[in-house]
Amino acid sequence: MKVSNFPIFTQKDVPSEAEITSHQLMIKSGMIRKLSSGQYSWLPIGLRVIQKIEKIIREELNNIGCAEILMPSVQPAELWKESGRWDEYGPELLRFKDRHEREFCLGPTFEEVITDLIRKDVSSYKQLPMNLFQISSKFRDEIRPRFGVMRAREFIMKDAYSFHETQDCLDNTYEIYKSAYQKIFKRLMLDYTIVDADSGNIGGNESNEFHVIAETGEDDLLLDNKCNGMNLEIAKIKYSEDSLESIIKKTGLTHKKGIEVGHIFKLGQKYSEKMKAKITTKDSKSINMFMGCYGIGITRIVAAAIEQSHDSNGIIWPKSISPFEAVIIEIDGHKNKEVRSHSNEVYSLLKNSKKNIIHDDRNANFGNKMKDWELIGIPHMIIIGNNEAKNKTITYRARTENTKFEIKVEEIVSKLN
RNA sequence: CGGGGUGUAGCGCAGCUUGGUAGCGCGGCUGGUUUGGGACCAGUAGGUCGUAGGUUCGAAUCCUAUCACCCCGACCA
Repeated sequence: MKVSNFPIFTQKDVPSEAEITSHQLMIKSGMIRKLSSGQYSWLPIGLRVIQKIEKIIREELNNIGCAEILMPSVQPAELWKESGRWDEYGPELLRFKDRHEREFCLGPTFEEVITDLIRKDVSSYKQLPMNLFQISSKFRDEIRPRFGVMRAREFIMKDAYSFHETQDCLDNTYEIYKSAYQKIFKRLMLDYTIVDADSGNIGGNESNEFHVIAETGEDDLLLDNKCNGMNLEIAKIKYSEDSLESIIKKTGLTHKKGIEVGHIFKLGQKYSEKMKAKITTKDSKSINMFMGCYGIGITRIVAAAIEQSHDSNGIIWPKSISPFEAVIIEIDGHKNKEVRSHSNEVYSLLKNSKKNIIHDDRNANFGNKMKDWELIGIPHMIIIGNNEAKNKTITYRARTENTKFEIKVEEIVSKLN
């Protein structure tokens, strides 16, 4: 990619409404723009980060035998009335009517739709277990959207669902997802912790949350010295205390703030009972399927990763989700033919080595370009000016270090690995 | 929904108390000199002051209503 064809939208000042670092940096670095409260457009740089995260999630879910599907966000009220959640879910469910006065909602989660899908096509234990996931926009009419994409009214979530003949099978699968999630968050290079959680609105009997520990997190966690623990709701019940302070006093657990980026649930038969999702077992009995569901907040991960990794110059992307692996910053390339052709050669070389590269071919000051790419947070910077063009070298600088050094062109590829 | 706050150029803000020609910085555009860490000079465009009503000879400024946005809380992934 060249900046001439891949617009970047960095800006110096940031709207005063952006309070937390990740929100400010996402606006400054040109990842997002606000449409209205809790709703954001994703610009090229931001969308690439989302796509990197999605790729990792897809790979790890495919690895555990989970197949991708896509379901409609507009969902008929009948399904939600069948599950009982049309009334239970409350005002957070964004509802509307079509021209025929039929009631619909925009899906905040997809248990109803997928249960309906599966009950129509699955009728035998031989078809189970079955694992399906989708990546799509979810809608929640939040009381108070805040912190940019951290708590948005429209956001991208991965939701997976599993279907089983027995509780045992669900239990096994739940553990498989749990370890797949650990692989995913490790590859995303997030500093996370797993806690016991309340299953809330989704329902079921066992659940775990995956949190990125961050000051700006909205959730209260209680952790032991091995970082195992639970969220506040569970702790209140478990220790029969009603305040954070009294629980800390009673248990000696450490209080941390967390950003919830993943949540897995054992739903059991909650939905299959209400929605009559039945299969026939080996001995010809008709039973309700056992279900699990597994979510990851993709757009929230973007913000959480920034909260966790930045400095005064901007974002520092983990290599695995950086929008580009490296940036070629050319100096004076629009005027100096040698510089332009040398940077084009380096660009082709890296492209042929399957590297994701952005080539900054703008007519702009060196300082401007450096500031932009430090703000955007690309891990590797390759500087090409008159000297490098003459010597057939490049000057390398890592995002996290202040020193630059000149290296031969042949050394670049290994430098980036 | 309760409490607090803000709406003036793309962004950051001043002007409002005490009504009388709508300003500053950054950014944009044109021309030129620059380009190895957010350059400089000259010129230029851009605002029905959130919206509607009222008071007044006259409203960004005073009054009323309304909308949007932000923060704290309740709630929630």
